[in-house]
Amino acid sequence: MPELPEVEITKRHLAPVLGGAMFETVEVTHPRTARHNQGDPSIVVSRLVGRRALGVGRKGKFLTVPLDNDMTMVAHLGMSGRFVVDPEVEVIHTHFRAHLGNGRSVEFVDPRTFGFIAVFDPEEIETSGLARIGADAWENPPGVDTLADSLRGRVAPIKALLLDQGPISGLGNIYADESLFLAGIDPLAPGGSLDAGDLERLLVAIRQVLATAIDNGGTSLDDLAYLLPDGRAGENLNLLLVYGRDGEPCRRCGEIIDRVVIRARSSHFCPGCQAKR
DNA sequence: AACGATCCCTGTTGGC
DNA sequence: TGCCAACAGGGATCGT
Repeated sequence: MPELPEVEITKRHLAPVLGGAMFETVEVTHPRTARHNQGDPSIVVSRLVGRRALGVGRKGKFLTVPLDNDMTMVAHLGMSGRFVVDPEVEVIHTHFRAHLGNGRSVEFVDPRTFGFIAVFDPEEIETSGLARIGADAWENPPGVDTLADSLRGRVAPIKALLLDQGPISGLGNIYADESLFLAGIDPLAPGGSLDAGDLERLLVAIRQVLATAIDNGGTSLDDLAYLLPDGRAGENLNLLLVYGRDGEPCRRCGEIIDRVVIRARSSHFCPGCQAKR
């Protein structure tokens, strides 16, 4: 599943291809991929053709491509989206295709269509989902005090608040579980119940989990979900300590990894290392 | 405002 | 073996 590390890797692959390049031709072949531009593919196409991309940025799990006017292309990989650069074979579920002035081409493949590609003007971007998320967990992580401020009084489970992208952005189900395990925090603990020591450990854990995942090419759960932009699988799966390991012994203390459902997402944790308080 | 429930979507998996 | 329900989850939206 694409989370911050996978989106960061995607950004690094796209940046040298898109940076400075002009969109010569653009096709959007699935209305759902254009749903944040009124579900109208022609809006995405007309706003991109002839424009030059200035670079590739990322906030949380959103990719941003500022254009040479005041518009910004925003892309989200959702559950199953990935970009393919200079595709050699035709694949199904390709919903976006762009040929660039530099001779390169970029495709967006997304079987489950949870991802999207949009082009926003400055006013639209202010009301988009991108504007509502918190500081990026990798580039611009909050400090302990800032995180404490945003969690104060919150009674929702810390796991749910991490998934909300509000207090901090970029973590999804895998890396939220991994971070809480490394920090020794019960995923069901109310966000407001965490003290400064907890939050310090959590921020350190998040940094370590993300760094490890980026270094290892991200997490490919199977060969159909997330893949590196060159088509290879990421190698972080075997390094996961709790995600998907329910019923197996904890690699740190030997207790059996448990699973609970929080906000309709499975949460994996070690009852020994992440004791309730 | 905060929080939880529901929905979208398709490839894969598990049970019968 | 074959069929089909259940499952996976990021974010938007809606009800409380």
